[in-house]
Amino acid sequence: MKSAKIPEATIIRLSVYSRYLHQLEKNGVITVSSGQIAQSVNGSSAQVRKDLAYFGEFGTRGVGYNVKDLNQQIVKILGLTKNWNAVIVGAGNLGSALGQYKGFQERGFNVLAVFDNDINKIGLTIGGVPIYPISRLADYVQEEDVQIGIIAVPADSAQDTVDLLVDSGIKGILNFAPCVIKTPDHVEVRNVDLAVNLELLTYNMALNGS
Amino acid sequence: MKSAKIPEATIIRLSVYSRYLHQLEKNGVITVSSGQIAQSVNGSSAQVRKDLAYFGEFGTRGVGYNVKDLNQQIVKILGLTKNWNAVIVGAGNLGSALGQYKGFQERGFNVLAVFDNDINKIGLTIGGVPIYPISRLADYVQEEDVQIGIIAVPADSAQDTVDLLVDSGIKGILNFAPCVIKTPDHVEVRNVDLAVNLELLTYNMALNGS
DNA sequence: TTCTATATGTTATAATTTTCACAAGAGGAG
DNA sequence: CTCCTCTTGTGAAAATTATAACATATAGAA
Repeated sequence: MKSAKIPEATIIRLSVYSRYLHQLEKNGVITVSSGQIAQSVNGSSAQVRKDLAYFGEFGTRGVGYNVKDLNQQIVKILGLTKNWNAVIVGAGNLGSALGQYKGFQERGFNVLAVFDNDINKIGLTIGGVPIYPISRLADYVQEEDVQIGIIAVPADSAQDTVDLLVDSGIKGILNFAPCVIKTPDHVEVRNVDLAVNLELLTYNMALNGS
Repeated sequence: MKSAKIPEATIIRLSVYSRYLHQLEKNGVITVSSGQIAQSVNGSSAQVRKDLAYFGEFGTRGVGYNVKDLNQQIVKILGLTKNWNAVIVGAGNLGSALGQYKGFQERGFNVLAVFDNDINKIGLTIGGVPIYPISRLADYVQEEDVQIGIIAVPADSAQDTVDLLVDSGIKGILNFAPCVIKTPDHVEVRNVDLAVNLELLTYNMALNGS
């Protein structure tokens, strides 16, 4: 692994490239050029090549990239060759939707369980994923080697949930709660903030004179 | 409105600042410093001041910012003083979760309706929001002055849905489908890609040696 | 073999964004 | 009034990221 610091935007784009390549692969396409990839993701060919160049040389000059090989490389870069175990905390609307979301499984993420403190929900399943009580969370994370916690609880209990996950030895957190959470440096966090996204949208819309 | 080009990252941070200020306001706090804001969002005080400086001078030297005033200013910057009407397309798990999500209403977004093509769902409601057939979408958008469309359909029908919304005169799209969509320049788009977020997380986790 | 067309990898340049450092304004104490 | 402390606003420097341009490698045709 070449260890310069890679822009986050590059990683995001790689993930999108990968999805496109996956689709090409299903359609039996063998070779693709940086220009084609760029077109499919509304980017520039130079940027596609630059993004890939951070990690090595994957193409053949004059020819392009082998779809399957390139996708394998990107999948490896993104850390998707190993299987990731995840749990969702919070079995409300959002937690339920995430529990049933097919996209995670497709990319190699195993959602093993959902945790909630509502007694009425314990024992039920969400799209086949069992709901357990929060009290079992810490033990479960350790026993089942869960690396990723997905926070789908209200903002005011998010930090407590995070602390619980961190103490259990979780390595990464995907936070859907609309708040900033604090974690130690060795725990990676990624925030998905629905309201923020809508507000960024309206800011741009207001600019464009709607 | 001062019209230099503002970084997207700045707008995102403003949105987060706003939420923090809203909370302070509820707690009766009158004044706040850039340092305090920075601490609450894991940023630097210089960045907070710089972000605000794009839009004007909102503070008092030696004192700080008036919580209520500053929040009002940010809300205005983000275009939240006007009321935004939105519809959700897709009444599956994600669409249902979004329909019931309280956070939108709190920030001034009205989710008026959900649209789906499943006959069995038409006429039902999601947290009080009615479900209508897709065939009514175009007329509804025009009649009710809907500016924002939220895409919660599968990837393979996302572009068709987008085209329909664009033709109906929608101004902004929040896309949850895991794909890149194409729109004319006058329509703003914001993608919320769950898989991409997870993959960015695992990339960073792999770096940190999990 | 040589020539042409094509598309990569890379270096140089430009643009953007963040960080730093400090001058300047505000308010309170003496 | 003057001094001292506090915190903003800002201009310059540093760091980061994107764009553009081109030299290099490949495949195929003649």
